[in-house]
Amino acid sequence: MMIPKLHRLSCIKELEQAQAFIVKAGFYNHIPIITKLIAFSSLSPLGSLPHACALFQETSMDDSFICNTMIRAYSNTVFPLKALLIYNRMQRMDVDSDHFTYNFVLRACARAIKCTEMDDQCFGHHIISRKGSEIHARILKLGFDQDHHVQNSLLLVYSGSGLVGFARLIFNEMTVKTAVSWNIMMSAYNRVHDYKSADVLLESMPQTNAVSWNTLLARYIRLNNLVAARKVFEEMPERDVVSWNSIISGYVNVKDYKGALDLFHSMKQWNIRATEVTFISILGACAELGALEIGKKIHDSLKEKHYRIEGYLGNAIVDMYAKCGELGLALEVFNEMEMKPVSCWNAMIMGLAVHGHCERALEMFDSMKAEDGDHKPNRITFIALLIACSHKGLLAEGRHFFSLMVTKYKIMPDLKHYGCMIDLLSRWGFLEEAYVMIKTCPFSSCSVLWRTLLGGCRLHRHVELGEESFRKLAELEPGKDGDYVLLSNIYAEEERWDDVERLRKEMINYGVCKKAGSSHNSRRHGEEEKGLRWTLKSWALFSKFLIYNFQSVRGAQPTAFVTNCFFMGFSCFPLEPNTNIAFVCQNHMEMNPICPKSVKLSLA
DNA sequence: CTAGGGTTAG
Repeated sequence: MMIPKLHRLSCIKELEQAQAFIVKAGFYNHIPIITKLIAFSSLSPLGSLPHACALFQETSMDDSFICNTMIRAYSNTVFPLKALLIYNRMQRMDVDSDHFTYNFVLRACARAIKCTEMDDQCFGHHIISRKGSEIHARILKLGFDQDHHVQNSLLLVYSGSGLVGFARLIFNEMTVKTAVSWNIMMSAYNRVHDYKSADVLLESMPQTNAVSWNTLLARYIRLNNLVAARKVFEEMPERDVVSWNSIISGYVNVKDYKGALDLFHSMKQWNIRATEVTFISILGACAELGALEIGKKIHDSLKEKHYRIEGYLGNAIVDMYAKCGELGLALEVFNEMEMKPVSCWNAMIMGLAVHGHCERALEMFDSMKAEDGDHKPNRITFIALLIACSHKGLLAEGRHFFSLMVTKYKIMPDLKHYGCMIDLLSRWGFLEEAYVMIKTCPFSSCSVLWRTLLGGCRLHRHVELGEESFRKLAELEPGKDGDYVLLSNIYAEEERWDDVERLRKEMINYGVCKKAGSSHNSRRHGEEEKGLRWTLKSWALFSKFLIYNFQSVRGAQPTAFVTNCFFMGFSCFPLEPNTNIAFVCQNHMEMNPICPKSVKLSLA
């Protein structure tokens, strides 16, 4: 019989075969063997953490080496808290801990802090920081504080908590400072924006390596300063995958998705092998561009390489499919994921919501609650749910979710939540209620809310509230072309032509320029429209578009349409040459498949 | 065994 070589497994299937063999041969209680199985399943990108977890639970869970392996595995996932749970169990069960344990558990803390930061949970952030200090105390008690790996991890935790002072104290007292220590210390200063100290450190380092330069690169990327980042990237003495990943994520951050894809291609030419992180960034770019083909190709190649589609990676794929409108494929990947982070549920709910499957989005929320585990809904979950309600006019459900998030989940609604709520109310005709809500909420001076209400007033022909919202907008953020158009539409529908004319004159007097465009184009195609100018062709397209629109909005009042033309016609011509209408028109006319969320013109 | 790069928002 073939004896499987545990150190040379190439996928989870082979692992299962090996495992069957081991059981059959009666070695299932053999600690070194089971350790190898767990190590492979949990640490290899081809393994499966849930599988490791199942194996782990079948042991007596009292072996330090195995516990360490599990902690290490979890410390690098979307569920770093699970590592802390295993650590707590170890303490409870009196399992011996060693310097490895502390190294890994501290790294889990550092990551957990990072995760809570992403989620804006200052509460959780605080608690985990305290857990870090608790572990530190234990380290001192047991005398592991002289181990330089443990010291480095302590630096990580304190730098994550923003306690640079503490980090520096540990750093100063370290007898062995490796390049790792210097780099962590430097990124700690970067994190609290103390760039001077970071630079001093970089200058005085005994030797720099790729990581040092990557740390500097990450600083500029976090500041969205792509020019400086690019300069560092080009001039750094050594470059590795992480440098590439950083610069790619920089392009994604500033929404230059094409730039990111170009870099991804030139990376191949330099013979740099893409990593999971590369794919995550690139999949994000595909999602925003609606570039389904590229995204699918990446997914296929990952499957071919037997990558485990979990955590961040699974999330990115689900989100890519959902944004591209391939909800079936998204669901398929989603269902195959064994450990779903909240973000993944959110991506799925959001995908269903924006593509009109609102009831299914709400059902998803129910199954999210039903599934045992620790995925609690967060602020984004509720944004997604409210969007779903808004699309279908589910008033009662919307109100229910809005109060549920406060009472049950203790999430304070932010501007976005109010935005969704106002959208829901005013879109479905509850204008007075929306008005009261804006007036009484903490964001009553935010123009977006008033603009949403104004849109609702136009839809439901409510002149008084429309005028009131417009007055508010003129006060808060004067000179917005779209606001004039909306109010003028309201007047036009009531055939109040004098008011329309008055508004148009006012607009010209204030020098407000009508910028036609979609709700997405400026964000989505930041670079692309720059080269486009107003040519005869674009005007031709534009007028074709107007006619097309006129014909397609059969139910709408022609008067409103006529006013739009009127507005556009008079105030569009003197626009600067770089306007993006041409691009929008082309997009709309050709129903460009690259654009998943359909481009809506404000005049439609 | 270590640092640097990564997710969701009308």
